[in-house]
Amino acid sequence: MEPIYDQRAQVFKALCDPRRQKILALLQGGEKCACKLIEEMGMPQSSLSYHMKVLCASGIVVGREEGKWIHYRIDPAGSRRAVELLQAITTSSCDTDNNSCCCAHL
Amino acid sequence: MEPIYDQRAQVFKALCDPRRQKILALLQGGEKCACKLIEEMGMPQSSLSYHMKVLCASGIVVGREEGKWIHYRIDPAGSRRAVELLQAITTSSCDTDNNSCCCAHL
DNA sequence: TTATTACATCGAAAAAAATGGATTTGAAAG
DNA sequence: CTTTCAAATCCATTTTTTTCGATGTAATAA
Repeated sequence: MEPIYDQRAQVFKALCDPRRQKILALLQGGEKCACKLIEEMGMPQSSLSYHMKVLCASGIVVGREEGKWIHYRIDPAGSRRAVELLQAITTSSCDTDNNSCCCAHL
Repeated sequence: MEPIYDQRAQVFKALCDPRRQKILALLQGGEKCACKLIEEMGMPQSSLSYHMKVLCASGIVVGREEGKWIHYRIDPAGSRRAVELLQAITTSSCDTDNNSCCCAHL
């Protein structure tokens, strides 16, 4: 498979799991330390670490190191990029109201 | 896990696989019959059928039956719903410029 | 230094997703 | 009716993802 499709898939990989959806919902309330997320998610530390890695790989979440703590938050720029990507890949050429549609001449 | 997170995850499940990304890219060119997708994807019929089921479950793709053929296309309404959902779940309360942020009083 | 704390990584097992041939369904044609 | 064709479903296997205890790493505290 072409790497472009892997890259796109990686962004949405962050969003296709209910646990990561819940983590995102928790982060909507603002920046949270990993230890706080472990507690609120009720999962072992290694499991949360795994999910945070997937979330960060998508660019939607970023971690801020502060001493031995890491504070995670939703990155508005990453969110915007994901939204724009989703728009770009789910807009059919025939949806536009310009004349770029291949069927416009038929 | 709360069912709301499963529902959200299901939408993005359609987008987290490189094969489905490629199918979406093909559908951006306009409606396509399943047999055409099988040919262009180079995968067995049962595999394509599986991926189309995932894509349709997300609401982003819809199938139109015509005799014994099924024509698949990206549904603009489904696309819009997905984009709006993504926006809603990745916007932190602290990103808004109104006073609804919990930190606004600090 | 050693001890402790917070998190990442490892590694094996479990769970879930994907594959693909075989079969079934359902519609159109003969 | 039977045949044919397109697509869904079944099912066993393979692949990928997720889990979680154990271990490693890096920073702080004593």
